[in-house]
Amino acid sequence: MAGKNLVGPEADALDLGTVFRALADEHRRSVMTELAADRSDSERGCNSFDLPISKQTQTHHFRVLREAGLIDEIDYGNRKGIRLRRADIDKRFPGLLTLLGAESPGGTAPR
Amino acid sequence: MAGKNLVGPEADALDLGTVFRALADEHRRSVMTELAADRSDSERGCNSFDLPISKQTQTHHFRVLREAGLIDEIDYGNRKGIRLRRADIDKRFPGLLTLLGAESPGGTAPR
DNA sequence: CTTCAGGTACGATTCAAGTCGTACCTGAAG
DNA sequence: CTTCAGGTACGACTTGAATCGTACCTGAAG
Repeated sequence: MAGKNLVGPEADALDLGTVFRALADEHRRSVMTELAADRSDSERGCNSFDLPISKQTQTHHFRVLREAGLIDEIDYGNRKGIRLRRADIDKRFPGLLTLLGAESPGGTAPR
Repeated sequence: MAGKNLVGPEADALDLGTVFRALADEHRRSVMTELAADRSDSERGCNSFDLPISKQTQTHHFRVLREAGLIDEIDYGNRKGIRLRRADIDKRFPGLLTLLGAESPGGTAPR
């Protein structure tokens, strides 16, 4: 029940290259955009993001995000929780999360 | 003498995924960091960045940066000029260039 | 003209990353 | 106990990206 928090890098150890590489993928960026949009920063389930990829690949992506220091993964054994590390990101790279909200140019153009 | 400006995307067409992918590479990011640090935004030569890679690879990297909309390349035939598209970047992704200056964590810790 | 340095074009190589198939683990619910 | 859904581990495949070798182009300087 107590769920172990899987380990990620310290806030000061976040690397910009690793972060950019993590955010370069469309799927991972969509996850981060959703997380950044929710100001309450509540814990979410892995499958609450509608990712059009297999669960093995989802596992891979969430691991990349965690190892980049962008999210926390809480392991409950047979299920997993995801939480945005907003404070750490804002401390290390202020403005990054805001940037994720600027996806659409004018506001409507899809591409 | 007049140097043609090689074509890149419009300011509104800058794509965050493309930009992050461009900035994920250490060499390209070092170029962008240098450019962002120079507030005068003067035109620079390609070899003014001390990149430890062959010239063919440099050509490749500068092309990626241009196609991402981050720099302008001015072709003089036998030499090339590089200029940061600061205004367009600031307009489309405000805070991004500032982020590039936050490379070192505390100020000294290398990792 | 020739020479030379800066750049590009094309292809080959190498390596990292995204993806999924198969098998297995974990905890909750019957 | 068994069943089942969520997740992981490992391996294989595939694609894209970084790199460089060779050859060629361009403009300036002799």
